[in-house]
Amino acid sequence: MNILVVEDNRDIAENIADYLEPRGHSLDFAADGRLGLQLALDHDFDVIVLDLMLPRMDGMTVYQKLREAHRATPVLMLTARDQLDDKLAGFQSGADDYLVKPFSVKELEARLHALIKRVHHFGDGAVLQVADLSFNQQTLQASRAGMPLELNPTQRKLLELLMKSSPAVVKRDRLEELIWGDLPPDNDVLRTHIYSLRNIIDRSFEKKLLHTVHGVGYRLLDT
Amino acid sequence: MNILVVEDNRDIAENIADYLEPRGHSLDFAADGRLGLQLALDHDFDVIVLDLMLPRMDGMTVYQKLREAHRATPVLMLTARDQLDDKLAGFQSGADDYLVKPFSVKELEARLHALIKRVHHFGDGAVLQVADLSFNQQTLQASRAGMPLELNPTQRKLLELLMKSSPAVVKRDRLEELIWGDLPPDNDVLRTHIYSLRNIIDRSFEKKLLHTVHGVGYRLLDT
DNA sequence: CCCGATTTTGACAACTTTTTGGCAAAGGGT
DNA sequence: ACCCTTTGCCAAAAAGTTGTCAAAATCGGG
Repeated sequence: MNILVVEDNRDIAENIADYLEPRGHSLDFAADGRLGLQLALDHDFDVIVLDLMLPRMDGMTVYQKLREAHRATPVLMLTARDQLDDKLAGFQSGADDYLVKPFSVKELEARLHALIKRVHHFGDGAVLQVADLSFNQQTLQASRAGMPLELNPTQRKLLELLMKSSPAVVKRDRLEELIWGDLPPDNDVLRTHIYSLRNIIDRSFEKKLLHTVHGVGYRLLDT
Repeated sequence: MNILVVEDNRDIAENIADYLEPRGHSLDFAADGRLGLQLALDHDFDVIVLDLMLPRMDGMTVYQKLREAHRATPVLMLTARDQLDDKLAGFQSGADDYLVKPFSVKELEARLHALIKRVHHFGDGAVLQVADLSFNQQTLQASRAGMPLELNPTQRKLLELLMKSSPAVVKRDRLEELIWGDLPPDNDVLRTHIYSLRNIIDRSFEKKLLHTVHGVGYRLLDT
């Protein structure tokens, strides 16, 4: 799975890498909070391992900003025993977890699995809604104003991410990563896909939902 | 719904009662593990809330004994942050879930609902039904519109999962894992099995039930 | 070890999805 | 207002998936 590790202590980071990478996980690292937040926002990790005490921006702030940006990526917070209580106050949200240093990497992995599983089970039972557009993540059926819409896999992925992120703008890079992983095609195919998605969800409706933010990306919202 | 709460801390138990009882649920309490197991075995609760640390028999043991007795009652385990670890290792299986203390009763209720819903969906509720197609999990007999259908083991497994999941889409990987574990064959045999299953359940009927979701998997439903 | 049942292989056609490429239009900085 | 970049648009080509079926391999019970 895809893991982001935000940790300034090189030893700990290496320790994690040494255990997790051979086990088939793909890791990214950030040595300070600012960079960590950046990466978390630009990519879609399965889970984020976040140290509480970090240079440039502390873990709790990173966490809050991530949530303010409507990102539901599950977070495993790392803390020292003596900074436990108050710091973690705002952290009671359902899906996340924390781990007290020092910890065993084996335990870390177990927790990560549990976290991801939880999100899987509980996170996407839902139906996404934006204005009169809805998307059922179980049946993969989309509809607008009651009319069912036919989507192909690419259109589905795009719509899903746009709806999850709404009303935030989703950068083009992020959409490209969503569809092609980290080797995007050299010409700008995304445009064609957005075009076709638009035809499906907006063409026959007065009110347009999918808007372009020039030079940045796209966003889905009413108005 | 019928809930058994196994919890030695009187405050927590009361807290749960105060929230859940006015909301129409019927609760039973056990203040230690031994009694909890007893009650769990003697009655049919919809769900069991089980503290991990208990007098007379710890929660994990209660859980295991319950399963040894072939009881499938879903369990929501309560744990303190610092006893999360491997304790929960054997517990990550299937239907159950856990909640970390302290928790909000509101979240507790949400989890309980989700748990029950899942079990309902997936439990061995004797006879599965989708439109006029039915499958008896006891006798392994399938029939459509009263006509009995002959299935071989593979077809049976596929049909069962598809029916349990209906109307959700079941991804190909999931079906492959169902039949071959985690070493799927290199060529696409699944296609052939679906083809043959289709011949059995849909061939001689006007209304087709088994639909392909291109690039994703299959789904079983009316319309 | 043989037989019938089950599962896999392989090949082709039918069908869907994705990419390509190019021109027109719109956006935005100066 | 100008120029350069980004975006909308579309149809045709390319790539990928799925349906189909018969024949071959494998399995399992007698």
